[in-house]
Amino acid sequence: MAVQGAACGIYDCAQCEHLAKGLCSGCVNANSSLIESHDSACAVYECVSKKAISGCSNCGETACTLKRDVESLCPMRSRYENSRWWAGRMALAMESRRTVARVNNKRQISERVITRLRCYLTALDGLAKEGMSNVSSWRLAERVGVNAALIRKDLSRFGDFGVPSFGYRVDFLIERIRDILGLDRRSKVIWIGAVSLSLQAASINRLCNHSCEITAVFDIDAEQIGETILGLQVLSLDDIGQVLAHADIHAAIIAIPGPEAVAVSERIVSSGITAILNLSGETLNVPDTVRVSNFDLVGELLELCYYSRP
Amino acid sequence: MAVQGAACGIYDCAQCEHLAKGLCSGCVNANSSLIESHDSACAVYECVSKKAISGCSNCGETACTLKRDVESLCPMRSRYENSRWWAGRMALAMESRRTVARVNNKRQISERVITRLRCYLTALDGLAKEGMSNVSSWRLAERVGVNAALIRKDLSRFGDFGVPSFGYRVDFLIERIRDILGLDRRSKVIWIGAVSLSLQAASINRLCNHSCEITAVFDIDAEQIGETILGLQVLSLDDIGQVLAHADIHAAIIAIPGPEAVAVSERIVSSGITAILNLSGETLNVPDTVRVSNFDLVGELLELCYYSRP
DNA sequence: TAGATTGTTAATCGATTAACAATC
DNA sequence: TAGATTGTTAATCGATTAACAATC
Repeated sequence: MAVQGAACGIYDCAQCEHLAKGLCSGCVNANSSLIESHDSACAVYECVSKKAISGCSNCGETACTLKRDVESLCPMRSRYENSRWWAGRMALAMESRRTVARVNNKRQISERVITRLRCYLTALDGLAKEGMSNVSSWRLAERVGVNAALIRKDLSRFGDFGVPSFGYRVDFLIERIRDILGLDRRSKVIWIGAVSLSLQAASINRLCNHSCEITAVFDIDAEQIGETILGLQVLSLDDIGQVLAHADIHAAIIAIPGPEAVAVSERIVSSGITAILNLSGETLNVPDTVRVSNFDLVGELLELCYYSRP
Repeated sequence: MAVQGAACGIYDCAQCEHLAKGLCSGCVNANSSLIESHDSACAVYECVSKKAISGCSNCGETACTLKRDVESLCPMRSRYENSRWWAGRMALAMESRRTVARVNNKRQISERVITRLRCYLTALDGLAKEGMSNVSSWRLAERVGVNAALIRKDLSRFGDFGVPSFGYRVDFLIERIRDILGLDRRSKVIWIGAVSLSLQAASINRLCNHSCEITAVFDIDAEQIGETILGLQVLSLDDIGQVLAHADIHAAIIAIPGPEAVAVSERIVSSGITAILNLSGETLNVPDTVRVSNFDLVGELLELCYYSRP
């Protein structure tokens, strides 16, 4: 730990602007609910969003600098969450991070928009199959189940795809959305969990139509390794570094059940994966730079129970 | 069709306030993009949200009444979507429907809140397993990855579960959330798609801990019927009426791929199912009174491609 | 041309967050 | 008592919708 002996305060990682909490061991009694599970010396790092004990949980950097001015402002037993001071620091840190995200482009398009775009794409594929050559925002809206104005707004963000009084050409719009989602060039993804993949054979076809391809299958179950699923040999997770080194792969599906999924996620992230679809139901612990999309079947079923009450 | 020979206008179903569009065949040329796939006589019903050709797609009622005053207001070639008049009708219809929903209780709690509650529950289960007996909103927030104020707000909606300066008792909070989600009494759900269920054995345990039980398995694949999965004999969908008649079951998981899922959903809804988790990737066509939650694996993968672009 | 439908701005709506008095 | 943390109100933020001039 770099900041040994530092006073009670709140720290920023000099490397990545990740905000961490530092608790002085002198606060043990006063602030017991925050510190009870840790017993290190004077400076215990406690990340707001992640729960790291040492160093910055975001970038792994341990040379975090203590902002000295903190000492005078932060009382020994500060009210972290609600203090104006903390709120200010928090807002500042979030703002700076947001700016970085904005510069790195992308993330400024909200996740909702991306989700809707792929829904439009699915609907348009259907329309094309039915032989429709053009469609109005209103008709597409009806099909997808959203407001027509929202569709026009979503699309106009990326260019003028429509023609007033005529609508949108179906084939052209499909082309453009595929372009936006990056489906214009072949994408490769890896699948972790052999058994679950064998089930999805039916979906894989639809996937291939969109130049998205499952390139490799991994498993942690020794019994599965070596088997062949959908024409792919199941590999050990030990081979992942090798596979990713030789190909342009950044996306993975974690489809193994249980807590092992957490370790698997850490492993694949360190091998270069930047987007994960997590079907394990576990909460993954990955850097902010990695995009995780969660689907928890059990959680969904519990929700279902709520909605099914008579 | 009940309103044969009606003029060009917009109709309400007298039965359920469902709003439908009526197009006069006289508009064919003017409004071709809207009517091209239909060739019926003067009054073609075209539901705003569903795409029904005859009768009210919401309640099946065919005795829809034409509001005669419409004739004078709606020009032969009206601008449906943007006219103030249409907007007014729409708002009115939506409002009346919303009122009904509010009276039937439930839906006033937003879906987001329900989703978060089950996330809190999962986190609390974890805390309980780790031996924590109490937790502050701040600490729980850290674990779930949301704002502490939001947790307090969500929970306070249902009662005063916390104690100032102390936080929340973990076991008590688990109890309360289970109660809110209706997990305090045994819930039964049916699963459609034998093969996919066989995969989920690992998840089913977690499910049982929450008094949610998969009671019956159905399939449309003759080869699967009669097999035994997780101790349940796979039944034909023809038996569904019989099964639902004898038990208090209102929730179903559709886990078969392909367009057959649409017909299946219509069938189970008519047998009394009111909540569906749809894993088929197809867009289901069910009344507003049925709650559908969709998960489309292929769609999620397409999104993943977007986020994985370097 | 007349009418339909777009792209876009302003208005609305709902959800999240900040702040703080009340409370243990 | 002093300090921590709740429940709740007001402020902010973002997403959706309505409206309409521009355009084909």
